[in-house]
Amino acid sequence: MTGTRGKLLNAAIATLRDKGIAGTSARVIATAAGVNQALVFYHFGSVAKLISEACRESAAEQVEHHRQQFARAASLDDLLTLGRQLHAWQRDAGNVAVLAQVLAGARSDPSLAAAARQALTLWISELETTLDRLLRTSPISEIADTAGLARAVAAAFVGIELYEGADPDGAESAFAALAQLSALIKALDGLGPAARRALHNRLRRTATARPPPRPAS
Amino acid sequence: MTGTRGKLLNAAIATLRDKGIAGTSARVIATAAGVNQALVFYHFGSVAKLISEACRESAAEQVEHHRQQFARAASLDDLLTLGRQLHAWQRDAGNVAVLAQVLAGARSDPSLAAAARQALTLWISELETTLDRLLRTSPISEIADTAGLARAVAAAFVGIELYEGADPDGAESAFAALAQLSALIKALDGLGPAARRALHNRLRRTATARPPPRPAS
DNA sequence: GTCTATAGAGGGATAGAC
DNA sequence: GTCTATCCCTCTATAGAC
Repeated sequence: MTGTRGKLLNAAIATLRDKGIAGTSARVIATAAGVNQALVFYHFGSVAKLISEACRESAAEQVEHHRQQFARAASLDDLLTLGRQLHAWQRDAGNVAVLAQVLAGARSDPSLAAAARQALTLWISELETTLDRLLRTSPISEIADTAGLARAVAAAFVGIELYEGADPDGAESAFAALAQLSALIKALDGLGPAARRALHNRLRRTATARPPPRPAS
Repeated sequence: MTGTRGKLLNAAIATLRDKGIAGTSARVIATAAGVNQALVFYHFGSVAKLISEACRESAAEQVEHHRQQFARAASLDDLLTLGRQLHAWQRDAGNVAVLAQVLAGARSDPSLAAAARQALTLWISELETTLDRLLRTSPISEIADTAGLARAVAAAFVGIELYEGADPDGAESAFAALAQLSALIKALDGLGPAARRALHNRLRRTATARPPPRPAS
């Protein structure tokens, strides 16, 4: 944390978050870390390797840091509230914004793609575990594929963090709308037995497998 | 379309989509367009201006191209199917992946932020119009803020397109999960009057305004 | 409008002194 | 481990011939 290696990792995170993948270079990172530029290559071999390691390590650290909060979530509503807290927290500690930048850089560097995949997997598996637990008692569990759902939620979160960089107000209103929507889930869970049975029946009737869609002309 | 200007705009889109913002430069774009590098500056003044214009123009063109499909959507289920078609279509024509890259570049260049905001606004307003129309008859309309919801959906789509670049299979499963979830919406709309009334009552009870969340420690 | 040539800055990466 | 110095490349942007 305090060594040169740690300083570079921290500076890489801060630089990616603040200047984006396009503004991140060995010189910029080293300046932010207050160390010599050549040390990037001594400690990590290349800029891409430094970024990859910073991305993975930061994700591991933050997922670990929030694990208890994931475990404490007792409803989808709680999970969405946790999402909003995470969003506010990310403004400063921002691993997800970093993830978005590394994901963007993945197009020009396959090694970044691997790092982003690994970092995202940490968030996704935490989400999947939580969703599995929370959806057991919900009518949604009849149709939900939690593995895919966890990926969709994680990707959506990344998208919103990216959106935040260009339009903070818009991102805020997006989150607010999702929070409202969580009331629907809450209402579903609080449904009486009769209405629940009716919903169950409708779900059985409509939730049939559909063939994969074809591209528009 | 066929002139040098048009070739550069097309090449800028293709380069952003294939190599990302980090791999996009005047030289790379000009090579892809088959024209001289200096022409980037003659026609657009700077690389950022070329990217901005390409991003805006491509969004306008594609939103226009899909407008009829948005208008034809008769249910949220249709809208989600349209989303999957759009996703498949984007693999080749990819304005949304470009949007993600410009959004990523926004951190290092404010002019890119403005371009991304404008391009996103086109998608968002189309989505908002459609959501407004579709949600009128759904129980969801009681709690939904379509303006925020449209932004959330657009940002989520951007996130998934970005995710697609690093893990195509994961992105596919995310979409599949959302498609399953649309069955829930379908079921909600098909609910009988009694169950619908029960849901309505639960919604009125749970959908109270909550104070904004505070960051986690 | 398009080309060549080039200035000038910044980038990745390495050699070698300390 | 850290520093200076440097090589060589790519980048943006411009000047000037055609």
